[in-house]
Amino acid sequence: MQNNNNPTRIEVPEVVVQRLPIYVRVLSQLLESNVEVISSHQLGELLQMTPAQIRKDLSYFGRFGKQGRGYNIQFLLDELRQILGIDRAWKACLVGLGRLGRAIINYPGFSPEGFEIVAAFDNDVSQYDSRLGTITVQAMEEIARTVKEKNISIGIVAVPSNQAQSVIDTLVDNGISGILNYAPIAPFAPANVVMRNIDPVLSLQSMTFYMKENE
Amino acid sequence: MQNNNNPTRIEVPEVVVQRLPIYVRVLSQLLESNVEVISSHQLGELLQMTPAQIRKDLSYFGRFGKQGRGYNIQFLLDELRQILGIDRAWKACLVGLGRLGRAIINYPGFSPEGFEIVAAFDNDVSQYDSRLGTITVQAMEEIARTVKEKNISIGIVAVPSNQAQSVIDTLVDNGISGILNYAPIAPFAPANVVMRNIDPVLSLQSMTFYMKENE
DNA sequence: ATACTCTGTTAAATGTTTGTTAAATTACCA
DNA sequence: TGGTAATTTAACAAACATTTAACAGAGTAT
Repeated sequence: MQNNNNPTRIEVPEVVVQRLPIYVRVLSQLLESNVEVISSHQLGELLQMTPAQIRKDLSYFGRFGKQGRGYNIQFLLDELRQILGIDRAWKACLVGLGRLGRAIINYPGFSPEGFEIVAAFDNDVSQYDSRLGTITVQAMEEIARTVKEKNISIGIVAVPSNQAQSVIDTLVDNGISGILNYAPIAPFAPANVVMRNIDPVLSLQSMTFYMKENE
Repeated sequence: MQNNNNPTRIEVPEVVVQRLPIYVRVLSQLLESNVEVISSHQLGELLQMTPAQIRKDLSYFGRFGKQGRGYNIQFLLDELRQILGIDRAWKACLVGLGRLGRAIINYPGFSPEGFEIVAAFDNDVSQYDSRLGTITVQAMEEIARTVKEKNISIGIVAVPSNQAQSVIDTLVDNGISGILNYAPIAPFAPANVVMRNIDPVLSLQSMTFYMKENE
């Protein structure tokens, strides 16, 4: 289904987009277990959601299932990966190499999914000669040059809160189009830049709302 | 507004609960900057949301503002903290002390917000004698005893994916009522346990959906 | 006093999930 | 092999939830 360039296309709800990666993950696992076909009912059972929702979500993008049979997992996976744009590799840079930054750069979960950290930046000179795998830590001043040179489209921000917004601004100014922000702030970015926040404290704080009620 | 123990109370939408910690964070910052009063309009500007939504969100819990003036920040903060249950301290334990787990236990952002990690567990014996700040790493087998002994209510899961569900089950069996899961899985827990997932890969994967459209 | 500001609330608009049905596919049995 | 029952999707409709808009009335400032 062509979803671009069509002025009358139906806007896909953001919640739906956020669920697609979850489908991808579960379907991948199923495929590894040599399951070939799955129904929306079975998938719903696995993910604790209604079959209707799964079918509705998928129907925004096309017709992937066969009546009386279900969804071919390999086919659906390929389609979803293409829809999400994760059928290709994405280059990212990391800003901030404190404890958090180093944990991020060593996290083995990104590259198997096609997200490769190809550059790292820090203000602290003592980090510069650190070699983390294949990449070398560079000074912040080199963000502009490196981002363009290496054609990096994603920025991962792991600097202290007080520096985060200015780092984000720099990344945006240099043409980054997606930011994964780990700093506990309410960041600002123009609408054409996609922002995602990783913030365990916010998660805990909304968690306790429900825990207090149970006590 | 008494929101507990009332069978006919209006259910607060989950999205609203998740926004409250964001309000708390911004209001705290404002307070530090010696701002005393703020209007829904100003707050909306800061958070990139409509004033109507802020007023609606707050109105689920009571009447905190003054017409013609706005919200007294200190007062609203106190109220929101109480509503969220973050006006007290919460005890957490960490399971898994690989790179991620060690980054979590060293993260300085939890305790100022009242979340204290008071125990840590790992399978790997070589971790046992590690002293991380004031706490000692214990064997997994001690989860049951320690959780009860120390009256821990939150579990933070940072073990490899293949162990995550069984760790979650253990925590649940021992009366944990909230879980912050860092493993990239679709975890299962009974409805009376609150689950929050931290999963940067899922965030990136829903990010690229919008990035690919821009190219 | 009067004009202005801003909340809380209600109503309307929009967005999301669920239920239902027809049509397609498969499996089974005679 | 042909017919029939059981599955299961896709599409539509209905129910439900959330967001936005509008406005009356309370509070503020001059």
